[in-house]
Amino acid sequence: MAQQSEQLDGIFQALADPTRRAVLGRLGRGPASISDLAKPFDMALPSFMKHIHFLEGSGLIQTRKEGRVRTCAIDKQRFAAIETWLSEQRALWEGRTDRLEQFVLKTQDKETQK
Amino acid sequence: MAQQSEQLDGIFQALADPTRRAVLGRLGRGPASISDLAKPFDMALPSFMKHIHFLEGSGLIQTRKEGRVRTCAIDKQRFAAIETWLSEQRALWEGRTDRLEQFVLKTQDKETQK
DNA sequence: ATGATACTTAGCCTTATGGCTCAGCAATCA
DNA sequence: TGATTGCTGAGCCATAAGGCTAAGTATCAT
Repeated sequence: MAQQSEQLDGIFQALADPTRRAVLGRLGRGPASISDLAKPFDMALPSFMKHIHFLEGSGLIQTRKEGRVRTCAIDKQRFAAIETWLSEQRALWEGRTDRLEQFVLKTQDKETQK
Repeated sequence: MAQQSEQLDGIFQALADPTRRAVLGRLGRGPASISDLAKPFDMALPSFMKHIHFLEGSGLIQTRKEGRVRTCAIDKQRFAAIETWLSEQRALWEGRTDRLEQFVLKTQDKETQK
């Protein structure tokens, strides 16, 4: 449970950056090398590498070096953790009145007063 | 598109913190005041407030002040953005060989050499 | 054997994050 | 009216994030 939470920390943090999401988008179409992945981004390679390391640390991708080329690929299993969390969250909503809070928030026309 | 990306930045960043995920878990069971929400956490109120503001900024919750009490509630719609992104990501995987990358990564027993 | 390629390491810089305290301020309660 | 409750604002602090450059190492090609 606790370790699951830390895992989610890393996963969501990894997803919170547009560069990293774009990398995942590219890897969704198949494995690629670091330099191939880096090409679309106007960023120094070491900066880009930090994103790769972050993604690998979160478990969302795996990498493997062969010769001088490091190949990256998505680890689909890790995405299941996101789905699980979302399901748990949604499970809470269901079987609940569900009219109340929309009412609570909408009646006073968005007047989020100080 | 671009603004969607920034929206996702905020949403995922908001989810990347255990306190904030716990707050969402609590709010999943229904609206609550700031001080009720803060009770379980061993944290000064202003610190806790930052999390609430972050959540509100991301759109995952909405708040409304009545008298001296501010009530918070989940905005379920925002969660759809996460599902959408996940679906898009999964759409990329599907209709693809799908054996290749697992092979690429698993053959060399995890020897992620330097 | 040289040179180019593909990372990798180290370190610097700026901004953001997540915690704190101390001091308000407005709404209720006694 | 005075005290308590429930936030709110300002500002400090330490660490992490995300960018950079410069220099290094290991392959691979010639």
